[in-house]
This record gives sequence, C-alpha cells and structure tokens, in this order.
Amino acid sequence: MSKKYILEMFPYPSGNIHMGHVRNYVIGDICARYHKLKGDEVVHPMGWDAFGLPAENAAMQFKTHPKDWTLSNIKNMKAQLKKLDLDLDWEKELATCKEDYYQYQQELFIDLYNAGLAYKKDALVNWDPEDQTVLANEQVIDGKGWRTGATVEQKVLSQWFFKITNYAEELLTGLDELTLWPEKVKTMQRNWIGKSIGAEIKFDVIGKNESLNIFTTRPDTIYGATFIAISVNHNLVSKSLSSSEIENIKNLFDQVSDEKEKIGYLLDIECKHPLLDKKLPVYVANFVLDNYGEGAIFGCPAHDERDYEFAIKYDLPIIKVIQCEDNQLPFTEDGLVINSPLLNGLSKSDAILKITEHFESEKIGKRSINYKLRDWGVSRQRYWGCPIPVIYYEDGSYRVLEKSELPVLLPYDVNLSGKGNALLNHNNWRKITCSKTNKIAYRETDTLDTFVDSSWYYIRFLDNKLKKPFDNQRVDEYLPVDKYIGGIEHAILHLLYSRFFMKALRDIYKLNINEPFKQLFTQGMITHKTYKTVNNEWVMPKEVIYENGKLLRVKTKESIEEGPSEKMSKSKKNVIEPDEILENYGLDATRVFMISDSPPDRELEWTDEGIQSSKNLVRRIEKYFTIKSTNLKKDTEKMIEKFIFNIEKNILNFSLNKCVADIYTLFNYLEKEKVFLNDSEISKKILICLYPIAPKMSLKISNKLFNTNIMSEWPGINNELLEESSINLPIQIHGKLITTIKTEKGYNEKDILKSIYQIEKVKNKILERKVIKVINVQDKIINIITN
RNA sequence: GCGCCAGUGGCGGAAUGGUAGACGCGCUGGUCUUAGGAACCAGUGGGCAACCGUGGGGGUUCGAGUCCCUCCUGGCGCACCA
Repeated sequence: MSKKYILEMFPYPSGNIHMGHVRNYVIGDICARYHKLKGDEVVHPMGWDAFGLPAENAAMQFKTHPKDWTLSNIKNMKAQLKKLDLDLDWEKELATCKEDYYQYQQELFIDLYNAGLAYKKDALVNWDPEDQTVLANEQVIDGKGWRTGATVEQKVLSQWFFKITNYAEELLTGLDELTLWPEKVKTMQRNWIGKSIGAEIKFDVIGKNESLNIFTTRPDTIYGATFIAISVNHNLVSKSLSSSEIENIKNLFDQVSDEKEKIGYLLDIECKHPLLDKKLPVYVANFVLDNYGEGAIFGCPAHDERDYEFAIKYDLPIIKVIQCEDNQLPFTEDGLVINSPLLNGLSKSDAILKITEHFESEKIGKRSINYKLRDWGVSRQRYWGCPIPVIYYEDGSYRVLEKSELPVLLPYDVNLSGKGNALLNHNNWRKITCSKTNKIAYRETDTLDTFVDSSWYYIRFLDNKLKKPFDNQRVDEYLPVDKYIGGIEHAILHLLYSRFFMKALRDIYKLNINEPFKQLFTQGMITHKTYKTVNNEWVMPKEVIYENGKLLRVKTKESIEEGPSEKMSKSKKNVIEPDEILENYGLDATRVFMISDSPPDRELEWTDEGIQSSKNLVRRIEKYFTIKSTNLKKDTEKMIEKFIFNIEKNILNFSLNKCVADIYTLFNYLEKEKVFLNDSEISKKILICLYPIAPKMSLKISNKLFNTNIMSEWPGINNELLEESSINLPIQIHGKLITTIKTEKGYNEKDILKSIYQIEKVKNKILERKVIKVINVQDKIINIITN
C-alpha cells in the first residue's frame, strides 16, 4: 500500500463556490477515489485560505466583523462542498484565520528569524494616503488606489522580509527535477528567478574617494562604454544632490508620458573608465532599475538598444566594439570584438572570459551572478492576517518573541473605520509590558502576507491538531504532495513561496523533503458566452431565452446580443451557479460535464447542450442496468477489459475527457450488440470503474443489483484478454493507404503478400511496375514500394 | 521586444513516426410518441469521380498531424532585468 497525497488548492472563503472550484475539486476527487479503490492510503484534505483583505472590505461595507464574515462564509461554502459529495477527509480541515493554525505559523516565523531567514529593512511601499494603508502592486491602478482613487505615494517603511534569495539557485535548479510539472509553469518560475551570469565592475569617481559597482552581462563591451547611468535611488545620488533636487528629478521622471521614453539628469561627477584613460559622464536615468543588480549601468550605445536611444538623445559618443556595419547599430548580436586592446578578434564568450579574468587580477571587478528574484516582503499593514510575533521598545529596538510567549492573538474588538491599520489604533492590544524586561513595549502591528499562510498549509494538513507546527516523521512520510491541482494563476507566487518554505523548513527541521509538490496539474478555466442588452448591460445566461430565432431577456423581452465566450466572471455576469446546476442536473451529470468537453488543463466552455448530454449519459447508464438479460457475447469481456485498461490509464494521465469517451464507447457497444449483463462480476467491474467519475449513480445501481457496497477494489486487468489475435492490416503502396485486410497476428510475410497481390485494388496500382521493396512492420502495416 | 505554448470537420476534441478525424455536440433523414431539452435507428471532412485533405512553404523518412528548418496566425507569461 502506498500513500497518495492528493490536494486541490484550498479556496478563499469568499462566500460561495463557483464553477471553477467545482471543476478543480471534481478532478481531484476522481483521482482520490481511484487511488482509494487501488488500495492506496489516500490523503485528501480541504481547508480555507481564510485571511485577507476582502474580509476587511466586506466588514466595512456590510458593517460586520472580518471574523464573523469569514466564518459564516466558510460554513456556507462547506455546505456547498458537501453537496458535491467530495471524498474529502474533513477531519483534517483547517482555516488559516484560526488560532490553531496561525499560532504555529508564528512559531515558524520565529524559526525563520532564528535561522537568519527573516529580517527587517526599510523598503518602498505603495501608500494610499486616504486609507492610510499600504497597497499591493495589483491594487494600484494607473497610480491611484483601487478603492479610494487617491494618488498613491511611494513611502519608505520598515518591513519584514523572508530571505528567499538565499534559495534562488536551488529554486532554479530544483525545477529540473520536477518532471511532473507543466513546462509552462517551470518556464515562468525560471524567468521570475531570472538568473544572469556576468561581471561586477568597479568604476572610480574622479576626484572623490568614491566608487560605484555595476553589474553587466556584457563585460566584453566594456571598451565601448561612453557613459554611466544610475537609478534615482542610488546612494551616489543622495551624496551628490540635495533632497529637493532629488524630488525635482523624481517629478521630472514622473511626468514622462511614454513609459519607455528615456530621460536623464547629468550629475556633476565623472567616472574613470576602468581600462582607458577616459572620463565617463554620470547620469541619473529613469530607465535604470534600482532593485536590480547594483542600480547602475555602464552605457555601451553601440551594442545596447536602450543605451543607444539614450546616447542619441543626449548626443553621447557611440563606439563600436563588436564587428558590424554602421547601419546595424545598435548591434546586439554576437560578433568579433574590435577596438578593444585586450580583446580584439575574440568571440563574445571568449572575450567575456578573458576580460573577467583581467578584472579579477586587477581587482577592478569579478565574475558575478545576479537574480531578478527579490527577497519576499511579508509585512502587510492590515488587521485580518497573522500577527507577526515581535515587540518594540520605546527606544526603537525590537525583540522577536519566544515560542513560549505565543500565541499572539488577533483582538476581536477593533475599529475598522477604513482609516489605517486597526491594530495600530488598538492601544489596549498594542501596548504591553515585556515579560522579560518589564519594560513598556508595543506589538508589531503589521500582519503577514496571506501567501505565508498558504506556503505551508499542505504540511499542517497532515496533523492539524498537533500542538506544534508539524511532526517531522509524518512530513517525511507523507510529503511531497503527489498530485497538486489548481489554477495556473498561482504559477509563480504561491508555488514559488511554497517551494521556498519547504526548503527552509527542511534546513531548519532537518527534513528529507526538497520539494512540496511532486506533480502539479493546472486545470483550465470555465468559460461561457456573454450576453448584453443594447444598452450594454450584462445579462446572466439564465435570464436569456431563445425565441423565434432571437435572443431575448426573459423578463423584459429586450433583445440580447451574444458575445464571445469568456472566463466566467461576476462582472460580466456570465456565471452559472453550482447550486442550481446540481439541483437541475444532479451531481453525477455535473461531474461528468466538468471533464467531458475538453482536456482538464484546457478551458472548458459551458454549454446547455454539454450539461444536458452529460445528464443523458447518466440516465442512459442507469437505464442500461435496469434491463435484465442474459446475452453475454464472446467479445464482451475483451471490450470490458479494454475499458478498464483505458479508464485507468486516462485517470492517471489526467486525460479525463477521454474517460468519458471510454464510457460512451463501452455503452455504445453494449447497447448496439444488445449485450445485457447478467454476469454480476462483469457488472461490478464496470460499476467500480464508473465510481470515481459518477459515484452517486454507481452506488445507486450497485445497491440495487447487489444490495451491498461493492466499491472496494479496482479490477485487475487480464492482459491475455487485451491481446487481439486478429487485426485489420493496412496495406500501403508508396505510403498511401490502398486497403486493409483482416488477418491473424503473426502472419507469414511471404504468404500474406501472395494474397495481397491478388487484391484487385493492389493489382491495379502495381500494374506493370516492379515491386522493389516491401516494408512489413509485423502486425502493424505493410508498405509496398514499386519502381 | 523577449520567452513559452498552440493551430486537425460546422464546433469541442482523438491519434507510442504506421488506417487522420476516436468520443461528444450540432446537423440531416427516419421510428415511437398528445407532447418533449426524452428514447431508438441510419448518416455526417471535401469532391460526381479519379482523388484531395491536419495554418503556408521547404526538408528527413518506405511512411509525417506527429521529427527538423522557415514563415504566418492566435493565446499566455515577462516586460527598460543592463
């Protein structure tokens, strides 16, 4: 018996499940039921990603409390999930907003801190001045707060970070071993980690005891450097300019209408070229990123598009150092190095190697690796999240709490007026006496990013009631998750953070698990046609009726325009409610439709015809099993053996749409051949295979036929029955199909060719020509080649 | 711009380099029905046919939807990453 940990990404308790959830969980449920029948020890839990901003917004909007709102949503959604009759282990249920989850997360925070993986630093955040709160990047729309519309400011705040960059290399190389992950997701993570190999070069500031470092992937173009550009946040800027001057530059940059337009501000300092007796002007430039590399570049206009554009604008020299025609500038491809005393005639890669060695020997630079990946900022100036277990003294110093001082519980009595962080305003909660020093102290009022919650929930599921975060032995035994199923939208953040957490916890707790998710399956979204009135008002599908060749709105008889099929969304109202579908079509039809019309990783278009035909299939199968007859034909066993084989293969491959095809194929055959099974063993086999997909129906039928629950063991396959002795052998001439002949496997080539040459069609094709070659792929195909 | 993925009937989609279009939807004709979002039977890539057909063009192969090159189109991701 082997363990199978099957997990669907846990939902945010928004209030109601939607069809996307249904598809997600049905896919997982089919896997789980299949593996249980196979005798595996299946772990299949469900929980709630229950902290987060929507609860606070809802609290303000509906005058409720985030906790009450969330818990009542969980209750409601759990009831909905129960209606889906998913084979979940509800004993393992957890909600990240409950103390018995987040207090252990606070323990993990302490562990991470002690391991040097959590630290504090100043960082720029998006600040909504009206709400007095920090906004995530995606909450800033066109520079304005999504809720208030106020212009968002950049503000420096002291924030907690997790040192995910410590694991950048392992997070990157680890992807190669994730053979059961979609290539697409791995590519996205690789791009996100963004590893670049190059060199770091030191440039001295002339006349000052200063220097700046520059990261470049093209040290081979160093002789073509004609200027330096640095980010406005570079420390050399604050050393050279007053804060009002810096403000002015920032304003200047903000005014650029085209984001790609490059502007620069010439500083009153110059750098020395590290290899040449040459001065390079230094610009503050809007296109230099301050959070990548060293926040500074050397400009080589001849061989970099951005530098070229900048040089043209500011009339800077352009020096070719890679062989090319003048009209090819900027020339960014590989070529031979020219105009570079130490490198002339070398290829790009040789030049990079040689110049980097030279830098190292001269102590003006070194080989360097850079990652786009930044450390993970986890502070959120929000109430409804996991409190960070830290206290601050009045002198500004802080102390991370000890595990014995946990939990730090969220206070219930908060004022959620919308202005600022409710914890910050809650003085009773904030102000404490430090148990160690007896000094007055204040709690950290930031809470953790909810991505922290979801970075280890799959571990907590294994022991959701344990009085510590997890049990090492169980983790080693049950992780990684064998099949993790969810949306592609989590391709980067959630999955990367979880991978980081697993590795960090591995190192802290000496676990043997490197990766949390062995196989990742990303299911496609559900789409539906969109409907609009002539006044551009979105209309729900159920409000639309087709009458006399026209689409009309049921209530008003307004004419309706049909739009393209798009992802179901509340804003476009093209949604179908799971509760209504279950009511109208039943559980099994709903499940069947979720996997019918397209492969699970592609989008599924919701259609009335689709759900209806799923219902028809279920009804057809039920009806089939009501007919009692005795006509077991000789090929039936073969058909059924093939059916079992295919269903199993297709479940394991997530080719669930093909499972539906297998079901149709079987019942088409049985009905057409008028085979009605009185053989209870064969009926049982079929019903067991149907059970993962349509459990309710299968149970109902089996109870009626056998008066007992037969869903105990997946049928074994008799390989002998799978073997076909007679085949339809395709006959080709020059690779083109001429005919097929029925023959026995293991035929004699010479004998069969004799009879093939007698076939009229073949004769006509060959005529006077001479057969020069016959390719016989035994039992597969025969291809005849003539002159 | 860069990267990844994908282009197959009217539609969704099947095809370890070996009979293209499994299976479903839709459609056509029929049967049974007071009726039917029911059920059943037959048909359904194009062409009268020889034949032609997997986005276009080339290539490898006895044989290509599948492998290689190239172009086109669509989707997704990243986006001034030095």
